[in-house]
Amino acid sequence: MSTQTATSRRTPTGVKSQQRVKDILQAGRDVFAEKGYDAATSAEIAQRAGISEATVFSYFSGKRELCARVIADWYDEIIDAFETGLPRDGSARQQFAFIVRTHMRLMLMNGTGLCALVLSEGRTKQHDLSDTLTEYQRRYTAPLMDVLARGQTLGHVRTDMPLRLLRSLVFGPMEHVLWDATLAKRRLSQAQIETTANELVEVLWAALQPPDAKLAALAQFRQDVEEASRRYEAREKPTS
Amino acid sequence: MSTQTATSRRTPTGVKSQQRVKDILQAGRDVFAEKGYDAATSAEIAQRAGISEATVFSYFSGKRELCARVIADWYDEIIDAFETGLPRDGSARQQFAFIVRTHMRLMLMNGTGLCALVLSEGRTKQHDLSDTLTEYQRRYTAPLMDVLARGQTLGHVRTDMPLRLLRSLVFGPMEHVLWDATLAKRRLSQAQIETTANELVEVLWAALQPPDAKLAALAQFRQDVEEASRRYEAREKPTS
Amino acid sequence: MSTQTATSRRTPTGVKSQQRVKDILQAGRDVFAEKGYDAATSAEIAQRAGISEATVFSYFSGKRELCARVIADWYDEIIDAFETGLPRDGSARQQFAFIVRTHMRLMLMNGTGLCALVLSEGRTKQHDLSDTLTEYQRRYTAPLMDVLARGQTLGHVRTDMPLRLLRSLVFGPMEHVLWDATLAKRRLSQAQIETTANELVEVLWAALQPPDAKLAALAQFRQDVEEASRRYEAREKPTS
Amino acid sequence: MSTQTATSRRTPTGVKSQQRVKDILQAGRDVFAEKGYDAATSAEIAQRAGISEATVFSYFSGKRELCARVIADWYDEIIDAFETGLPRDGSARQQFAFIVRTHMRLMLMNGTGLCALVLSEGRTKQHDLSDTLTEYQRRYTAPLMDVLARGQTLGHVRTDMPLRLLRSLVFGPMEHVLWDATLAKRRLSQAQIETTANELVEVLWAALQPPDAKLAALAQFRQDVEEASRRYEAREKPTS
DNA sequence: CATGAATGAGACTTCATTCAT
DNA sequence: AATGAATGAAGTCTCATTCAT
Repeated sequence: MSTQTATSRRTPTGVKSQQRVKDILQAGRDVFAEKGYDAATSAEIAQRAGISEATVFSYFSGKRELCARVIADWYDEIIDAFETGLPRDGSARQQFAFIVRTHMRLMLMNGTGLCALVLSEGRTKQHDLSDTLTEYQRRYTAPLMDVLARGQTLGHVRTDMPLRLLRSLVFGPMEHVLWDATLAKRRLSQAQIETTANELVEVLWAALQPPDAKLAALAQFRQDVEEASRRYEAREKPTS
Repeated sequence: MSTQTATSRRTPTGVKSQQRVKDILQAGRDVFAEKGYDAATSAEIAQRAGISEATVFSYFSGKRELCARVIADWYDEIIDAFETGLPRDGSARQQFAFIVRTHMRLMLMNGTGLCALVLSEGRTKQHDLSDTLTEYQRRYTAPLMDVLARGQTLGHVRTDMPLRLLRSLVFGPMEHVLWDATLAKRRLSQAQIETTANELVEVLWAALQPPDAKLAALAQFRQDVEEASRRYEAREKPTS
Repeated sequence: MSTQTATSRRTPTGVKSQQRVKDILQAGRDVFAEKGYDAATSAEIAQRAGISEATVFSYFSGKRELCARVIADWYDEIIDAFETGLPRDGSARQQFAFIVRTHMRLMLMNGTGLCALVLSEGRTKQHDLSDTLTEYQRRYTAPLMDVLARGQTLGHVRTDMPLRLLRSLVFGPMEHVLWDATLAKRRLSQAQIETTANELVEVLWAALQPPDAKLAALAQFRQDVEEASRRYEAREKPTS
Repeated sequence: MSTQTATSRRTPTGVKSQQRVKDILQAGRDVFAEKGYDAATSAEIAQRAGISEATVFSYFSGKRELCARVIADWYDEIIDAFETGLPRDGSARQQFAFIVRTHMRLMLMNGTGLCALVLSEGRTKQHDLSDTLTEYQRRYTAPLMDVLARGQTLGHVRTDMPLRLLRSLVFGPMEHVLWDATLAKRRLSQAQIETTANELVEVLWAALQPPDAKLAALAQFRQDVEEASRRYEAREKPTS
């Protein structure tokens, strides 16, 4: 699932090498998550991977690329989780709920630091790496976009707002909740995550629906009754 | 409104100096916004302010303090805008709308980079500066929290969710929209901002309301009709 | 008594100005003594003198010259104390005792820091200032040298060692004792100083005396007696 | 004998590296000795060692540590010379002479600047490095202190003065002589050193002895003889 | 005169990155 | 293929000193 992007002059390709790459990526993920991009040092990453600094640079052309790969891998995981686990036959709401819950779960799984890394460094910074990541970003939001788009087609999701805004409506609160947790250094328990995820699902799904879903049904009923009432009156007093 | 924190050995205090301070803060705001905290250099800030590096350090005790002041000033602006302009006599919805619109407007005014600065650097890092800024953060979210809290008391805002989550529900999408714009390097026009803000107000306010406002009325009607129906049937087929 | 050395471009010469100079010198003495040459800053000296940094430089052409003047003034004091108080009619030992005691007393008077300044900075450093101070050093050791030289002439002081070495024999222990105190941060009481000074006088004066003044005479006598004794025995018992 | 203290992030430890360490230490020793701690720059030390500044910092965590090591190594040398060469079976005077001679010799070996470095920087300042060096200082004076203490026990050294003062009595003149030479920029020849050392030994040892050991005995003898003489005369010429 | 203000020059230190072994 | 070692480039910060007002 991971994409082999630009590599260094002489990227080893042996069998063990793949393990090396994994080690480095794991170490990189840890350190970047803990310290952020700038504060992370290639020295520490190498040390945690149990190899020399020079070796890191023989597998990755630089700190930046390594970081990009770390983020990309993280995206891969989450994208994979989406594409694998999405209940294709479920209702729109079920799919939506799956996405939100999965998102929250994964975001917090690898420590909130990684989340911050993706959120901050993966965005703001000199988009040397962001270029590569744009596509990931698209694929990462795709499942939600699909659900929303299909929901709109089927009338379950409101169409009076740009899709882009609906996307922000969903991702925004999720990320905000996560940062709240990160900042406060509150370690969310599994249960808390689930609870919050469910609350988010409920409030967000409601917000996504056409402004009058149930309302429309009832309104329809009311309308029907009223019409019936009118027809009756029409027959009752044909001569008036 | 701004807080005079610890300054360097020889902080000039003359009349013209205030202009210098402003210049430096502006330059700092620009550079920090463009590059982020780490990538910003005191050299560039000095250059943009048209002064020597040493002068910067004679007005601010260091890079960190300068950044803290930049962020603090930004908070000051927005907090001031809130506290000054909030329609105290308006309805909860009007106040809510004011907050969202003001927020969006100011966020985008100083270039989207500043927004990113506050969002990223002002939060994540163990930056000692975040200490100073915690209070700002509180004051900055206070107006919204007040509106929400009062709304809950008066029954306009749902009480079945934690306030904290409602806060994320509001700030999350706003920030996400802004980042969307930042990332895409789309410069939002004034009109676009307003439009988006209005859309956000509508969808968010709806999401904040108790799950059944209008719905309740119609549901009542339907219930009445149904009851009438039942009563009729009771009379029609008394023996069954 | 103080010598007007090189001054800045425009050295004020008014009446008040002399007070200014005194203030600055006092402040300089304090700060240099407390921090040592390098750690002392012109800013702090100016602040303690209650004037602006620039003013310091209008009275002294630079940090180095100021320091030289501080040291020179200190020398002036001690030299003055010697030249004024030396008991001209006293015995060599009395004069010697006066010099040692005065030295110790003055060294510790202005805090041990000044002593360290003179001892360290006044010596080692780029002898830009040391040039000026060489003459002071000479005058400062002159009283002792005189006493020693006269002592030698009169036979009270040993002549079998270079004068230079005797000088070191006297000044060395004094300075060492002072540094011991400085290092250990032991604040010597007035009484302790006197006691130590007296001890030094005793041991040093003894060391300065001809190695065998009285001793040689006695030894000669003993030898003579013994020889006489032997001769007598030789005559008494010629057959043995 | 040298202590491996905290080193930088990546301190090379290879075989050749030890030569590098030596080079740097030598360069550091030279520069610190020439300029003193503050005036010495890492740039110059690097240059003299023929390496880049960064390399210096990869072997030593900072200027301070380097200086501490330089001084520590110097102490190691001298302490080692003491502990190795001290004639354990020699008389107190012989041991004393060895200490003085060795001291003088080593002090002047590495240029007198180093001596000044140890004397000035290694002492005065609140340099954190002085912490590490206190123990060295103790070990460095230990041999002399031992000789003095044992001398006191055996009656060869006077007990009417504090040991501390006797220590100053010995070290003081040695250091003073050295500084004299340093200041005057007189390069002492090997022969001069030996001569001066011998002179110091003689005068100091005499000063250390009980004030009247031989003298008292001789004086007593003379007194006895004189009394006998008087008694005789009294009997011989009773009528005169 | 005195000084507020500005700054040039440089110090120490850090790291990503390279290269010979 | 791996790495020990070296370093160029850069960054933050300090301070003695100058100059216009």
